[in-house]
Amino acid sequence: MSEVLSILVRKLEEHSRLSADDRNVIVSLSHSVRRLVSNEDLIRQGDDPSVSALVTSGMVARYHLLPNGKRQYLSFHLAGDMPDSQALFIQEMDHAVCAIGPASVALIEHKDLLAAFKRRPSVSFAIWRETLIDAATFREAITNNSARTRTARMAHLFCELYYRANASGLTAGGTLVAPVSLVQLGERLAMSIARVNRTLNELRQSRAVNFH
Amino acid sequence: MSEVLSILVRKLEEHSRLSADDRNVIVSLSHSVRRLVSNEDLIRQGDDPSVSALVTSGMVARYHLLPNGKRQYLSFHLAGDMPDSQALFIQEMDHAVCAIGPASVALIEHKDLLAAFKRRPSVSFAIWRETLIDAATFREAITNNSARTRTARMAHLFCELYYRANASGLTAGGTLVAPVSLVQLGERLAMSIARVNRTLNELRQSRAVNFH
DNA sequence: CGGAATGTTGATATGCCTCAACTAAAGTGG
DNA sequence: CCACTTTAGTTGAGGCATATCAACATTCCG
Repeated sequence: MSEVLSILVRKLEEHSRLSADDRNVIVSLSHSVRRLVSNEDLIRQGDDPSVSALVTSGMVARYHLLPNGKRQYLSFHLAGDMPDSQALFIQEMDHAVCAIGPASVALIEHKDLLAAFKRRPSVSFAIWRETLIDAATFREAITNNSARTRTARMAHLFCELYYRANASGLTAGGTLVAPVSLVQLGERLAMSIARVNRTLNELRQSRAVNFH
Repeated sequence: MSEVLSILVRKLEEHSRLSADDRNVIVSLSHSVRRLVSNEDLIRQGDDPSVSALVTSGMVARYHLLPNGKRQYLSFHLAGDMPDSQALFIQEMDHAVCAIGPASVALIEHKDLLAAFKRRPSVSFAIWRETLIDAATFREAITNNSARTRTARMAHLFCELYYRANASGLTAGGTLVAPVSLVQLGERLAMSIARVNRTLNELRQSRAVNFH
């Protein structure tokens, strides 16, 4: 029985119905806790991990490492997210995961998760659904970076993050704390740092309140 | 027992090990066949389908429909792909699926698929894996459209398509038939039609052979 | 054979990246 | 605790890449 894993139950119940047995199987999963300092890598591109991580506090991000050493950030994740659940079924990581600001995660052995899936298929379906929502978010990122103006692009990202955080009860007073740097925003939104800054100012001058 | 569904078995076995029972469950799925004319929609954004489609011939594409009526193409799919398997677990389609050139699909009831998952969990894991590969492809599209030059971007898309087609035995003599228009390429790669054309010429003048 | 959709190419305008200089904040060692 | 170093943020100016527009060629389809 674990307090830490109840955050996963809560998250899955945002979209999936779980029985008491399902919940029991989840909170009974054995796990270890790992703390990450800002910018620390949790998994590297090319790794073949035997554990999956559940974010328990702070923020982590997934990114592609490009041949020139630069990064393309793909998504940001908050408490309750499992940013590398795909590694359960895909050997080699096509991307890396790092901490945005200090964060902590619970690590769960793949074999324990697979055993849980066997006992309670509905748990596997709930996590499958979670990965499908992830995929939808990636699709939205394609469209966002490809078809929208820089202003709409940034606004959309902020709204998405706030919406997701809010659904998980991670906001307070209409505010979400996200220690993302300008560089990281640029590498997520396909903009130069200069442009990120100017776009941020545009947004500041109309609606959204932004700090660091 | 179905000839049409063996294409799905073949596809899943590219990455997942299936037992004889698994294969039997798959080819025994009841299904109907639907033929699509070029550009016809298979599913629309906002739909809540009760069937999933397996591409059996031709090419289909997924796209976001934008408020201004334009499209953002997200991915292209060939025989063996299940472009809307996500609808099994997510009610409302966040994107549409249409035919690129004439195509045909096999439609399988969600309830039959879910029943098959119950009987053979490894079948569900194989299809789950398929959706995870999809997600990896979407991530690659983010990076492609966001961080690469227009030339590399287009070359990358062509290589991806050829690689996937080749793995499924859908190429002949180093050639892949894909009736994609310039407009569609542009709406996939975030380029204007003019630029698609010029980039295509650049590629023609060095390596790749391209026609329509 | 005619009309529509698709592809092709050139000229113009502009949005954005690059570069560079500077400021502010944060972390470090004396 | 303060000077120093480093990192992150801010702003301006120049130049290139690409979108947009327009005119024309070609293919497709009835």
